[in-house]
Amino acid sequence: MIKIIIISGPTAVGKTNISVNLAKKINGEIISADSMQVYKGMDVGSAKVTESEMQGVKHYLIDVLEPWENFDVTVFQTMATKAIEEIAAKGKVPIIVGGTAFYIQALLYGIDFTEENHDNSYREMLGSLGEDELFDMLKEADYEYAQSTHKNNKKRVIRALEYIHFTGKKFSDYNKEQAGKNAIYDYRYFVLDDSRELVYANIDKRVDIMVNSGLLDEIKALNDMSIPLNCNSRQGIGYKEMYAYLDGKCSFDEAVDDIKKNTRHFAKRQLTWLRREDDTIFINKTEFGHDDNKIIDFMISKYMEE
RNA sequence: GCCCAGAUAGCUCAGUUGGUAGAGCAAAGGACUGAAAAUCCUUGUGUCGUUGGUUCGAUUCCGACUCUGGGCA
Repeated sequence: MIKIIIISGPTAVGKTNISVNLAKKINGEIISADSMQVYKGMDVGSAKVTESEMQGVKHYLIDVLEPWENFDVTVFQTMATKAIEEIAAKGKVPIIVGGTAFYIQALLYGIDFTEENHDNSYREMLGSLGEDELFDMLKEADYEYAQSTHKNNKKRVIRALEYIHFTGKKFSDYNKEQAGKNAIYDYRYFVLDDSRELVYANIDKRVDIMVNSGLLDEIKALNDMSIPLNCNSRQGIGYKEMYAYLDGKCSFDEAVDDIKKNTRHFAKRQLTWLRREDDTIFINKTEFGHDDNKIIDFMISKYMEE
């Protein structure tokens, strides 16, 4: 079983510096688990690792897609799996780094997404229906799943109906099947965290830096590409708010405040997810005196164990 | 100095025909298995500016004071 390291945590907690320096010390290479940093031309807003920050450490899944191309868990899973094998074959340590915990979970447990063929027309048809109607359909088709999800969560309801439509199986059964899987890698799953006030302060600071580093110019360039409205790249925080500003829906200052607010909400959701993940090793930076070297040494000691 | 308006949750404000109060936002917690930086659910918080008076009872009515806006000098 391939041994890997995972480093996650809320946005702006400081994953980049630690991961690069860890990679240098243990001869590792980094695979980004980030739904926005895959896109070319989205550098400032996604707080993408810069060439100099990489310090020569090879990074996978950064700058590999155009903003109008589709990226989702399945694409991530395929690409990341391949990257892990490639790195391991070189005798190096694969280090998964990123804040998209859903992707990490799919990769780590080898969640099976392959049993249906993609056909967006059914999903689009469902999208035109109302919540009540969709929920009634779901109760009819899979009562158990309907019990565990909320009527207003339209995306989840549609996904369940889509699955049932293409496979003829219940979504709740599929979920149970996947949830019972064991990890397919030998892993050390580190979650970087810090006091909430510090994480939020870092977010505010980082957004101000983005604004001063040409965020608006980056958005304008993307805007000129006329990326279709339904592309995933358009829903990134920092981008959707700026698109709203360019459309005259709010002032520039309001857009910036929205970016900060939405990023804070996002960080909170990331933590909610990571807290319930199995076998994670939480590292509170305050407890380590914000000393990255101490944290890296701790990670290495955990990695070497047994 | 005078006149007017306001002072209620962290913020913006609503409200109580006198029986100690709520919305939105923020905040906190949670869900999630092919959109995930997406999507969705749940939950607090108050010396109702200070001080007298009327009253069984005042955040609510009356007076004074303080502060904040706006206007007149």
